Amino acid sequence: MTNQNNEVTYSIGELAKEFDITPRSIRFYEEQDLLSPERTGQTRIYCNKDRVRLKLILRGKRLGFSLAEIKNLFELYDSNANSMLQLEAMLKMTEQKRAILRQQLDDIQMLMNELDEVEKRCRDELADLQKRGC
Amino acid sequence: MTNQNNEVTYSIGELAKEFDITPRSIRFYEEQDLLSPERTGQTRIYCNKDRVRLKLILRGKRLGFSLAEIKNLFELYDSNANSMLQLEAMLKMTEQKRAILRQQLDDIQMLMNELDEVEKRCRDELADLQKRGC
DNA sequence: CCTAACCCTAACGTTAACGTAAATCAATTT
DNA sequence: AAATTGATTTACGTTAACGTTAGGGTTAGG
Repeated sequence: MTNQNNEVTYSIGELAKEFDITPRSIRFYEEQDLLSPERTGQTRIYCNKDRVRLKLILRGKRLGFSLAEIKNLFELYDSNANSMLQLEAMLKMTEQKRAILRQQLDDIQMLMNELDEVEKRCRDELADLQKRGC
Repeated sequence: MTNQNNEVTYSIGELAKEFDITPRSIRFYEEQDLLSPERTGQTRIYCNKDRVRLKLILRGKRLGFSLAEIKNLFELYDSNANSMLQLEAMLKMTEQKRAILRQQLDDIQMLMNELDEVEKRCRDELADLQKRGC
């Protein structure tokens, strides 16, 4: 659908289906101040910006961030920090998050290696089974 | 400490301190069948293999895996699968985990990009503040 | 007019992963 | 001998992130 400004909009059900989650989850994210869609009457109307936000929420979740941390990132992103103190706090925050992501990159690399091993052992045994006739 | 085979061993407290978690957590992982240390009397004695396992558990956690999934990975790793069906199931599992890790790599890349943006905006404003005398 | 398919709020229930407290035991230290 | 330190079990408490149920409103189709 489109709203009065000819922008694309979504119902809660559409977004739920698109991202394979329940409407309950989306409402919950709103309750936690991660979303704030428009309304027509009681009904929530999500614009594209809301949809992007939701995508970011789910991305954060896949990386093991809590909703509180994700909210934190949003506030960081939205904030019009103007004092030097605020700006420096923000830089500190981004660096912290970056450190977590780097750690995760390491973790992924090591887990991938272990999966390689498991897989190799597995293929070897399969080949062995084939050779001995099966 | 070392055990009768001259292998290095650890108390629960030592491991807890090393990995910056509580003994309670370590006992909980055991309760969930993720660890199975030896005992002398009542006291748990962890060998190096246990320590490695613990490291793997924490790595999995940092990547957002549940303890159940981690246990799953362990069983996969330990399993002496011998039937073709089992081996193929294992390959399927590793591929699934791999897909998750790839997804996370993507997620990390995108989040990093967004952090770059935030940081850039932040530095620009800081420079601006400097320029206008402060 | 009815019902099906949406939407809503409110509120209680659930699960994972521990935290925390109580009571006890064993080995050191003072 | 008394106290500290670190281990144990048992069991109830807690938080996050929803699930689920109950009750109700509104629009499109038959």
